[in-house]
Amino acid sequence: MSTTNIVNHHSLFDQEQDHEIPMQMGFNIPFPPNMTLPPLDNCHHQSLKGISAITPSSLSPEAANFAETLLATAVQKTREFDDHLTSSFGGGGQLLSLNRSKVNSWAWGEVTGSLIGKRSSGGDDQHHHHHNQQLGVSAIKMKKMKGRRKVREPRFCFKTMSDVDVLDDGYKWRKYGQKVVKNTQHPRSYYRCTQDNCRVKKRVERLAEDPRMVITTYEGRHAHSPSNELEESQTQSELTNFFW
DNA sequence: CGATTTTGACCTGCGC
DNA sequence: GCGCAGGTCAAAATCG
Repeated sequence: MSTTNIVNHHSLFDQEQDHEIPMQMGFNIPFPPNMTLPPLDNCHHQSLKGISAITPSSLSPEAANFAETLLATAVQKTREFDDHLTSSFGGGGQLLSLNRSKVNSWAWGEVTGSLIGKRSSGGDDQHHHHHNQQLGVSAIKMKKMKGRRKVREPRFCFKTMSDVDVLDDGYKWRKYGQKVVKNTQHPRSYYRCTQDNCRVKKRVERLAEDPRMVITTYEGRHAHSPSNELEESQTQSELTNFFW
């Protein structure tokens, strides 16, 4: 059975006083047919230390789209979960976002998932695909801090074998920077969601060890639906609508 | 002509 | 404090 690991650079912590609280957060994501996930694979790219990645084994656009959708969904679910947490613990307006922070001093949450064979319970036949597999994502561990609380926007990264750098995930992005990173031949590109008031960012780069692999990192959560649904291909549309 | 990309400057954190 | 590395800004260039 395949397993995959999505990495969730989740909300944080508190440097001084934090205690770890095991949390449960589960959700299932329809799994496209003809696509399998390879064994858990850790990403050792230096700039992504401590981050695991999901690695679709297929090179198909469907797989790439799925990967993006999966991650986006994970981000959303995680955020919802976090929001719930926040209100539950009476955080009030104590949350703030940090654009810059020392990555290493943060405690990353983790979301792990496993493939579970499961037949889609009929009914939903608007999809010509029959999602007979689902990716179950559950068991999140995170650290909660007491007192002043800082929360970093949820971040996810994954790598995909793809010829195109920017995978179409249904959202519109505007490039705002490009940087050559040390020890790599391929530059890293920075994108921001074009939607007003949406601060979601996305980083795309190629893995130095294997240029065929594209590493996509999302940061933040969209507070809106994909804006270009009308232009999406049918497959994407179906996938997207299913998720959102 | 508005939207997006390009690209060097600028900013900030971190290690020495 | 200094310099490096990564992230962002923004003016100019380019695109559609």
